[in-house]
Order: sequence, then C-alpha cells, then structure tokens
Amino acid sequence: MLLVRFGFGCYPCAIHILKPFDRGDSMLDVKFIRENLELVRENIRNRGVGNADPDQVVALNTQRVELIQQTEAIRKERNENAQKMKGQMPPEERSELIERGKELKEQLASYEEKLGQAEEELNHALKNIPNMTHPDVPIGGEDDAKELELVGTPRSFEFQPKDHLTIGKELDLIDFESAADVTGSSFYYLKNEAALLELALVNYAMNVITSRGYIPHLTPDLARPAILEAIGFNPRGEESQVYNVEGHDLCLIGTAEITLGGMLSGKILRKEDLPMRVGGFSHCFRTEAGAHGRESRGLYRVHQFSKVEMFAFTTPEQSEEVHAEMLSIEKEIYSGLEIPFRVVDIATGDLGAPAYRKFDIEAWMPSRETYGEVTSTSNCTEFQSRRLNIRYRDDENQPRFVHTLNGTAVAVPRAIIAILENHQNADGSVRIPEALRPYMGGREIIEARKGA
RNA sequence: GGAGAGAUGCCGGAGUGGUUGAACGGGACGGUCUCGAAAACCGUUGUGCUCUUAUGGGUACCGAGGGUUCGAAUCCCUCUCUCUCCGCCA
Repeated sequence: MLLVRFGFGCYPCAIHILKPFDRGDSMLDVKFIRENLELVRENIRNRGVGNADPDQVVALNTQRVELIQQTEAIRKERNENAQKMKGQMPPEERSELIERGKELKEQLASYEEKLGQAEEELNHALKNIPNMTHPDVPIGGEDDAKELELVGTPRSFEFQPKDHLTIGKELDLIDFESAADVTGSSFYYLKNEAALLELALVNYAMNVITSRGYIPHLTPDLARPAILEAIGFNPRGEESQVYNVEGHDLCLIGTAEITLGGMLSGKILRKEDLPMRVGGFSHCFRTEAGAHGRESRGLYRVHQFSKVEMFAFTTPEQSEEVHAEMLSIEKEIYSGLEIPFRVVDIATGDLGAPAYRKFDIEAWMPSRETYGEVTSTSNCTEFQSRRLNIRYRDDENQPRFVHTLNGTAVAVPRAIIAILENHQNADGSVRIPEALRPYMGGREIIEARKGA
C-alpha cells in the first residue's frame, strides 16, 4: 500500500460541507464524482492514492453517455421495425423490412461493442477511486494517526519482561518449529493453555458482542473473488493479500468481513431491520505479500489466524453512531482483558480504499515497549454496499444503499501476545485475566509444566 | 462424482418466436361501504441506465453470460444455483 507523508494543513472547509449521505441522490459514483470533482481530487491527494484519476473518470463517462444515446436510438428503430412485421403483408414489403432490420442489427452490434469497451474502461478507472473521508480524520500518513484516548497504564515491571516468543517457548504454548516443517514460515501451532486461550478468547468475544445485539455467525473460510473485490480486496495478482485455491474460483478469506458483508449481497433490506448487526467467527488467511521483515517474528504477523468480527448494515444516518458503538465494544473487550491500550483515529494516507474513517485499538506490548494494533473498526459508508448491491427502502419507499461497518472483536494471536506479555510474572508464569477464566475451566494461571 | 428436474415480479404460478413489463391467484398499500372491524367492491403495487424535467419520454432487465433471428421470457450453447435419486465422505 502506498504510504505518503503529508504535512498538516487547514482542513479544506469544503470538506466540512460535504456530507455525501445527506443528499438523497448523492453517492460516490460517477455522478457524484462529476458533481464534486474538486472535492474528489482533494480527497485523493489527502489519501495519497497515486493511480486514481477522477478527471479521466468524468471524461470516460461522457464518452459512455454519448454511446448509450446512440445505441438506444438504434435499438428504438430496431424495435419499431420489428413491430411492423407482426401481421400479414405482401412478401416484397416484408423483405424490405427484413433488409432494414439486418442493417440495423449490424449497426447495433458495432455500437454495442464500442459501448462495452467504454464501460470497461470507465469501470477500471472507477475502481481506483477511494471512498470519501470523514472531515475529522487527520490528514497525513501512518505516523499522523491521532490518539483519541489512552486507557490503563503500562505496567512497570520489577523484572525484565520477556517477549511472547520466549514465554510461549518456556511454557510450551506455541510451536513455530513444527509449523515451519508442515506449512512454512509464519504458521504456528498453539498448544496447551494457548490452545485453550484461543477458544476462551473466541467465546468471550462472542458473548460480549452477542450481548450487544450482534447475531452470531460461523462463516465460510472461503469466498468467491467477486465478493472479495466488492469488499475492497484485490483477489488476484502479484500483490494480492489473499490465497487463491487452484482449480476453483475461490479464495481463502482474509477476514470474516468478506463473508459477513457478502452475505446480503443483492438484497433490499427493510428499514426497520436496520441497523442490522452481525458477528462472526472465522479463520483468516493472509499472504502478507511484501510484508517481510515488518514485525514478522512471532505471532504478530502470521498467515493464518482466528478472529471474531463485527459487521453492521445501517442507514446513512445511523452509521457514525454504530461506528462509535463498535469502538466501545472493542474497548470493553480489551478492558476486560486488563490490557492497557490506546485508541487512534487513522490518518488519510493510511486508510484503505473502502474506509471513510477508521479507529484502531493499539494494545501495549511490553517487549516492543510500544503499542501495537490489535483491533480496527471502519465505517465504509456506501463503498461496499454499492459494489455488493445491498440496499434498503427509505421513507419514500425508494431503494438506497446501506452503509456498512466492520470491527474486530478479537484477533486471537495479537490478543495472545498482549495477554502473555502484559500478564507475565517474575517466576515465568502468566496470569489469566478474570474475564477469560470462566471459559478456561476456572484456571487462573499458566505455569511451566513439571518436569519440562 | 453419476442420473434426472427446475430457476419468471413481494410470494405462488401461467406463458404457440411478433402490442408480454409480463395472464391468473395471494399478499401489501390506497379508496368505497361501516359506529368500528371483517367481508365485498374499485384502484395502486419493480429496478437500473439515459434524455428532459412540471409532467413525461427512450432503453434494458423473466438465474448469469454468449449465440441463432428482421424480432427471444420463449430456440441453441456455456456457467451458477436449487431439488430428487445413486455414489463418496467428517
């Protein structure tokens, strides 16, 4: 992903005026781009998306509209011509009409081909245009994320804290060596209490989100490339973040966001059912292409992990509120794990194309002496629903695109890192946070096995 | 994996290649009737693109994509999905 650093500047006031979801007819589509060209250009600059060209989109669209008009004029004449031939008529009159029909058919074919090409070019250009951005999002790159809140205090250790790799090895919890033989690097086995810890974290997170109104789901771990694309993933090509299954039109999912969002693809929802909150447990698979060397040791960046995810479909008016709600659930979960963390508002240059705004929770990681990302929640407004074609009927009974949001309840390996490192004791044992104990048979501590 | 059947509007369900955006039934909505309700009766009941906007017009859409034809929901091919039977499997 392209990360470009920007200096802070004044917010362009125009962006404050821009509320795409306040206008019934507006959306981040060609029409919106045409009518808000300067804002779209500015948004692209702020996000540092190099290959997005809104001017080209507008030009290609103009070309497309012309071709539509010409094509439809021919179709109209073709239909009229065919209508004339319904009843009886002298053979020579009929053959004249047939001749005319043949001419029209040829013309139409040529225009349809041109139109098809124009639409393909337009869609290609359109694909590179990112979502608009919430006016409060800080402008800048990875380091310009704005800290919104600090919860808890990093513990001061009276001994030298170990990293999770050391703890995992000493307590016989994580086995990277065997996984390297079986699957290669960046895979792992969880053993003993770590295996139970995963199940406990999943159950804990599922219970929290269920109590907050999220309907629990266990989702498929594979999905069609078209769904991945609609969610905003790039399923094919060198830089793809996901695995493809050879011989099948399927990818291993990078997150349950894909399967939860895709679940209602093509549907028109009832307004009274919104916001619709769904939660899901799935495995997540990531190639981590191009990520070698970046925090690649241990559980921080792995090819497969388990995750409990939240997803919501809302009206445009509800999405910001639900976004705040997701963040509050994430905070509840990490507070329950008794881990110090901070909340950051991700800057423009670090947002993925679908996100209108994104909040991350970063947990304190003693071995790195810094905070590391453990959850992420994004408001994608209409970006995904437009591609997935998920709508609802508004008060005028008109179909409108829903807003979609997603948030991590628990990404298991990173939670395990935080637990092992923050709750380690001088004697090498690890305290299990109270919130997880009911899911671990009441167990309170992880200790070295006797004779090990 | 093998054999067969199917996919039409909110739902059910018709549909000889030429006024079929789509019969008929149900539901929903509006109205008449009623003190009120039910029943009955009358009416309304899609989406995208596009032009023009007061209204309105054009075009496309009968699982998806191709093809045949002057003309396709209707004929042909491919794909997807659903159902039944057999096989296999946790």
